[in-house]
Formats: sequence, C-alpha cells, structure tokens
Amino acid sequence: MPSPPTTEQELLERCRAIAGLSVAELAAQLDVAVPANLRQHKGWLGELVEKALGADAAGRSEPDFRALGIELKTLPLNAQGKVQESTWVCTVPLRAASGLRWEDSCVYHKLRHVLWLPVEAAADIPLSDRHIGNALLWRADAQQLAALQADWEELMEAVALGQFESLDARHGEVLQIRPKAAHSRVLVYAIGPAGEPMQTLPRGFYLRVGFTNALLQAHYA
DNA sequence: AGGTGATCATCC
DNA sequence: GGATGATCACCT
Repeated sequence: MPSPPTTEQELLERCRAIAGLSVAELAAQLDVAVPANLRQHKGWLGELVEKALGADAAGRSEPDFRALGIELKTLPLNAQGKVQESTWVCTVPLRAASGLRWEDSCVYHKLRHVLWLPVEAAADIPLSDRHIGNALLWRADAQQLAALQADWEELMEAVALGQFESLDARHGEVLQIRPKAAHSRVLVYAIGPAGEPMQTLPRGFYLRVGFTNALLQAHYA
C-alpha cells in the first residue's frame, strides 16, 4: 500500500505507472478482488485508484491527497472516449445557504485542484478488462471558474430562498443539482421558503459531462 | 445524520 | 442516445 505522495511530481509518476493497466492488473497489484460488475459496487473503481495512488483522506471530507490539497476524480469514458457520466462534487447546503460566498463554498474548494483520471467504462467491456487512462492534473482557468461561479450563485440563490423543491437537474450550464441519497425516501433538514425548518431529499452538486469533456479535450486535443 | 466513492434505470 | 432522478455500499 503506497504512502501518500509528498509532491505533485511523485503523484504524477504514480499515475504514469498505472496508466495503461487493466483493472484486473491494477487490482492484482493491490491484492484486491474485482467484482463481476459495478452494480452493487458503484464506487469500487474510484476507491481502487485512491489506494493505488496513495490517497490518504479515505472517507473524510478533505482532499484525497491531503498534503497536496488535490482531489481525485475518475472519469468514465465511453467507446468514443467521451465522459459518459456526470461527476459528483459535494453536498448542497440546504440550511446554511444564505450569505454563503462562492469562495467559501464546497464546490470552489473541491474543484480548486483536481487530478482527473479517465477510465474505460463502456458497458460492453467487462470491468476487469477496462483500462486506466492518462491522468490530468488540473486547475480551473478563469473561464471555467467564472462558469462554475455563475451557476453556483444562481443555484444557491434559489436554495437560500428555500426554493430547492423547484430546482431540478435542468438548471445550471455546467453545474447541476440532483438528488444524492441511498434512496428517494431519505430526508434531511432544510430551511423552507418561509424560513421554517423542513425536511427534503438530500441534493448534491454534479458537473455536467459537457464540462468534463471540454477540460479533457482542451488538454489532450 | 450525512459524508465518501459513483453508476443504474428509466424517461424523454 | 442522453439526461434526469433513483439507487448502491461503505465510512465517520
């Protein structure tokens, strides 16, 4: 089990070392069994690469590489090499929403510095045979940051007004709000339109595939 | 109770 | 075919 990388250089070297490996090969190196599919193990691959690269924040609300302040995200690619799923960012604050500034938001902090790791994910490739891609260590540029901030401010304005029930995944250009829970009966406390405590489905911020595809393409094109 | 890692299943 | 809403497993 690798210890946490101490420099970006070291982290990138580890990425190079696993690039091109199949999931079966990487799992074997770590002495981990590969499940038949991801249906009941949705986060398995993300956790495998965390382990492979020496992420040390396992399960904590901190960057995956704590010393470096870097977040790790896998990007599932389809047969055309395009990102095929949205990317989970963080929970939407449904209670302390008013007065929250972009610079203090979880979205801003999570996306400050991200190590994107593309992985083959087309449904017709058995999990074991999927290959790890070339990692991209990324910082949002001014344009990306502005797009994220604009969406965040628009979405959070509705949340702060307690209008989250009228928000759905169609709002937001690059960032969207969707349910994030074990199932649709889970409830969390929130502050409603009249400032009253209420309960609602937990929501999360997700990056649309258009955003992640664009940042991959900008780098690999 | 709510965070981490996400993909699944269905509808348009 | 792509996006939305639902769901899975495990952790702190």
